[in-house]
Amino acid sequence: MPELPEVETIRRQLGAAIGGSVWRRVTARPCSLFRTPAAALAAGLTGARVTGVDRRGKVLLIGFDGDRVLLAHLGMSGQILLVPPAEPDPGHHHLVADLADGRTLVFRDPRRFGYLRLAARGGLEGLTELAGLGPDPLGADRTWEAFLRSFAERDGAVKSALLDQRRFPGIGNVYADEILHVARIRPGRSVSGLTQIERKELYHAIRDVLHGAIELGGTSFDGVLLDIFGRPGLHGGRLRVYGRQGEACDRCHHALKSAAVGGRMSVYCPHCQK
DNA sequence: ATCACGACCTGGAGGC
DNA sequence: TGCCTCCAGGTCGTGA
Repeated sequence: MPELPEVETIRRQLGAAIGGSVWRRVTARPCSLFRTPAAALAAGLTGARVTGVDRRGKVLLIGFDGDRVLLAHLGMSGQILLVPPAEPDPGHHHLVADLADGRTLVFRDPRRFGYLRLAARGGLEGLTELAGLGPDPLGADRTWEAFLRSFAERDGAVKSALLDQRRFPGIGNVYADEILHVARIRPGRSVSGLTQIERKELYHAIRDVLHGAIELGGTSFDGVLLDIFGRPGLHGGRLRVYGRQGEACDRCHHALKSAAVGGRMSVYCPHCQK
């Protein structure tokens, strides 16, 4: 599930690998992933030159000359891959861009939970995909005071708060559980019931967990989440709780439990998370 | 207005 | 061994 660390990894790689490249030919097969009709997508991207790659939460923004921006959300199974020219489609190659330098960039998403939209740079702020997103959890403006404010906005389970893209854009189910384990807070605890010390733990855990995962290139699950060169992220082996229900907690060695919080599967340690 | 929940989609895991 | 059902995930639309 591409969350902030995975999307950031892809953003950095894309910026270095395809910055300045020209998309000589673009093939887009009509597909529910496309929020811009396939024909318009192909027409709008053909001949375009990449000016930069940005990120808002889990959304990638690939900028082109002519003030065009391609919004790409990877959903839970989306990938953007640089593949050898004339590589046969193993399936789900929804958009294929042949670059002028001979390389080929592929967007694929087997489960089709992601999306692509081509937009004008000037109209970005009006897009529903971006309008509700809060400031980046790793942004310089995410101070302790700003963190407290975003937590005071509304009550509810702390896990649900972390998943709220209006408050913490980019955090998903995997890293929410990881963050709460580091902060020693149970996912079902209400925000209003957190002590000041716990809030401080959470504030630091968000930054530590996300930064740590980015350094390792994100998390791969069953080989599904790959970077643009097809390599898995190295964070998968470092997961503290996600997907480990029944296993021993690394910190206190009690068995990890799973429970639904806000309708989402959550894994936590019932002993050292309070 | 806000919150809860189901739909979307498909590969993989688990059960029979 | 093989088939079938169920589940996970993020977002959005609907209903409460």
